[in-house]
Parts: sequence; structure tokens; C-alpha cells
Amino acid sequence: MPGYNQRKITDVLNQQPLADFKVGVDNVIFSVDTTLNRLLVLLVMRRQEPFQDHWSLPGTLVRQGESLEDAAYRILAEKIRVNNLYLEQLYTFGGPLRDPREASDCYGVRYLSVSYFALVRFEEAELITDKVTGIAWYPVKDVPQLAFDHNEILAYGHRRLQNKLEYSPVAFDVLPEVFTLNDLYQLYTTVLGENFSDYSNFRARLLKLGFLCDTGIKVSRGAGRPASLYRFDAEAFAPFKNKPLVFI
Amino acid sequence: MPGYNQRKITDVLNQQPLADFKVGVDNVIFSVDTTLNRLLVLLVMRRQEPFQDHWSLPGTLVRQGESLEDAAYRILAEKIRVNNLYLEQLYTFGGPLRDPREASDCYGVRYLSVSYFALVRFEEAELITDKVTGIAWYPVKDVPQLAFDHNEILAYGHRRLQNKLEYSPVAFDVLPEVFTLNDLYQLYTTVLGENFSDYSNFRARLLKLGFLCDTGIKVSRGAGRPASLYRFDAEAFAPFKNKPLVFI
DNA sequence: ACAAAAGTGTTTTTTATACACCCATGC
DNA sequence: GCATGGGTGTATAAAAAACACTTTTGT
Repeated sequence: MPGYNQRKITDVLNQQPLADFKVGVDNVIFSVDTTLNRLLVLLVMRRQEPFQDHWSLPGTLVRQGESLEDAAYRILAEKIRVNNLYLEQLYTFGGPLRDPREASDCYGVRYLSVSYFALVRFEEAELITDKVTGIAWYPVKDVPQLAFDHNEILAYGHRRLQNKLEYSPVAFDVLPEVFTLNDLYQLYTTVLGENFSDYSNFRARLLKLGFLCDTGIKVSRGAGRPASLYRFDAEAFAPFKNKPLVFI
Repeated sequence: MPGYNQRKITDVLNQQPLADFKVGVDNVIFSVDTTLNRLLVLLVMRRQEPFQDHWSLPGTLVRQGESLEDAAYRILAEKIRVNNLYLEQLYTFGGPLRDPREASDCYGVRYLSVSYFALVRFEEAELITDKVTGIAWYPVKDVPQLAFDHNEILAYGHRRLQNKLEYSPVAFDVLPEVFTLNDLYQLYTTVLGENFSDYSNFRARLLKLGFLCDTGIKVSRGAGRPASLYRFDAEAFAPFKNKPLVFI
């Protein structure tokens, strides 16, 4: 097949060299402080260049034989202890020059970032701190300038979280086993912003769906009538899976 | 700062070598054949190993100094001529061993795929064919076994397309400048499947939204009353941007 | 008693769904 | 005339949104 061989030769002549990549993963880990009604994101202080002494998303470079997810879970396990963490892929940022380590020699190795996100229980999440590494929950509303393009990644993650809350039961992964309807409502308002819904209607719709069961146990928080504690029933939720906009 | 230096040393000792990556992009390009009401996907025949003589999504490896998007647009421009193409990032597949080129030496270079997707106008899209490279529109319903994990990527793209159609005006990028409401309805049914909505209600809702203007021009297709040709008014659509579920 | 928080109910408006039916054309 | 596809309208049900009101607690 002469045409094929000829084509192959011109291809080789036309072809620019391929880029060599290191691949990083960066995690956008949210939690909700239900007492102060603040949406928090996990940040770590960088201790090496580039961007030394800047806050950044917890990330790492992918090692040999390691999948992207494995790397994401690995770095997370180094920073935080938490049960039942589920990471979801967010977006891949890979333009040239997004990492200053590329700048010096423009045709050297490239740095690509695959971002993941998760929502964890604030109370259960135990930050792993040592003398050298700064690590903290930061209110999303006032995160500082971050390393690399991490502000952009965070903004993207925040939007995804808001969407996810609207059609999937992530809220119950982050609330305690039993919770009051007001706890749930507060969670939604802190993530989605004020006036997303009237409390009374929120309540009525959610109870009608039938996957929240009243434990009968009452809990009194300061003044006011005691609230019922509810439990999320995963089985009863099953029929609503993948059906968009169950709430809101 | 002795603690810092000590930490740095143990880090180096603990650290496995980083993986080296080549990064590929793979495009899931859909179009709709409005005469036969079929959803199509663009496939190319591979002419080199691995997976020689298998159909695959059109893809390429990222070159030096090239962004991910650039690479995606480059390979597309080699396969198809079309106006106003907008690519959207889909997902990143990066497990080890997803590419058989890794298998021989497990700790050699890794292959990662960032996928993009788009919906193009079938009539305007001109496939660039030569004697050696097979290229074709394949009905999504009966795509064969593809190279690599491309069936998985395609399935992911199909789901994304269905979602996108429900809350964004992509349909008007793929329809001709003027179209009948039935053309629009057919497009939705071929992508979303039968019985997603009654035609009459689909029509009423869409007209009420007010971003479709009747040109007054009538067109007769065979028997039956001639239909009005409509035009999409991007300005009038603006207020609905980012508001989920405008239709359906 | 009163404020505060929980929970119930009611009214109004909007949207979804399923049709029935009229209109304009080709054959 | 009548089949065919285009287009309009209507009745019913369901959901969304606004808000008034009752209940039960702490102080």
C-alpha cells in the first residue's frame, strides 16, 4: 500500500514533538459549619516553590502506577481523616504556562491539573496538622489569592456543588445521622444563598417526597418549640435517583 | 528552620517517582441527520497500532506549546470543515493501563485522555477524507466496538448532550438559520428519545418564552399545511441563560 | 406573658399533561 | 373529499410561591 507509507512519511515530517506532562490532582473539599452557617473549603499552605507561603488547594502530582483518583485520595488522606469520602471529578486545566515551572523553558515539561471535589462532614473531618504544614478550613466567601489558577478551580467547584445540591442527596452525606428539618434548610441556604425557597414550602415538599422519616425524638435548642429529628432513608430515595430537581 | 529541612528530607525518601504522561484529546462530535432523524457521531478508522483497523473517536496527542483545547480543535480541523464549532470539555480518563502502549513496561510513560464534545450541523459539516483515512458519521445506536475506552467516552458524551439540550440553546447551533417548529421538535425527540413531551405543549412553552421569532415565511413539505419558518433570537434568549430547564 | 422556633394550613398563581379540534395543503 | 401535517385552544391536575396562623418550648 504505497499511499499509506507515503502518508506516514509526510506525517513524521509535519509533526511537532509531543509535549511531556506531569499530571497533578487538586481537590476542592467543601464542608459546612452548621453552627455558623458558613460554607468552608479546605486549603493548605504551600511550603515550597512555586508560590511558597501561598494558600492552595490540597494537591499532588500523580506517581508511577497510580490512577488519577488514587492520587486524589492519597493527598486527601494525608490532610484529613474522614469517613465515606466520595470524590468526583471536576475539570481538567491544562493550558501551557498555567504553572510557572513551565515558564523558564517553554518547551520543557508541562503541568496539567485534574481537579476533584467533595463535600464532607465538618464535625467528623479531622485535619491532620503538623508543625510545618499549614492547613485550614476557609470560609468560601473570603478565600485569599491562591496559588496557580486555584481560585478559578474553586469557583468552578462551588458552582458544581450548588448544582449537585439541587438534584442529588449530597446534603445527607454531610448532615449527622439524625437532623432537624431546620438543619437541612440551613444547609441549603448557606450553600445556595438566601431566598432560594420559603422554609415552609421547602419543608412541605421534602416531607411529601417521603424519604425523610421522623424518629419521633424531639430536640430543644434554646428557646422555641422542640424540633423533630429526622433520618434520611436511602431506600425510599432510590426512585428519585437521577431525576433532576427533586428539591427546589 | 530545622523542622522544615528535616521534613523535606523524609519527603524525598518517601516519594515514589512521578509518572510521565503523554496527554491525548479525544473528541465526541455529534450531529443530527434531520431527514432520517438519527443522532450521529463522528468516527475515524485507526491506521496504526494499537487498535489498527478499529474505529475510534478522532483524537490526537498534545504537542509542545499547545493547549488542550488547541489540540482538540487541531485534530478536528483535520477531519471536518464546519463553521462556529464550540468544543466543551467532557471528562478526563487517566487510569494506568487504559492504553495498551503502557502495558509492555508498566512504569514507562502513561497515556491520559481529555475528552471534548460538540454538536455540529450535519449539512454544513464536510468530512475531510483521503485515500488512507476512513472517516464516517455513525448512528449512535449502532456504533461498533471502538478502540481504547472510547465506547465509554462516547456513552458519557451522549448523556451530557441530553442534559445540555434540556437547559441550553445548543439546538439552534445545529439547526439551520431558519427552521420549522417541527424541525426543532424532531431534533429534541431524536436526541432525547420518544415521548419526552407532547408536540403541542412543547410548541406552546417555547413560543411563550419569546426567543423564537416567526419570519412569516411559509414552507410546504409534501402534504399538509405549510409550516412557518422561525428564527432563534439570541438576545431575547439572554435572560434565560444559566437558568436550568427552560424547556421540557 | 412573651419571644422564639417548630410545624400546619390556605389561597393564589403558574406549569404540566392530555386531549379535542380547526386550518391549509397535496393528491 | 380526505389524508396529512401545521397550528390553536381548553379542561384538569399538579406544583410553586406567598403567607397567615397555631403549637410548644425557654425565659
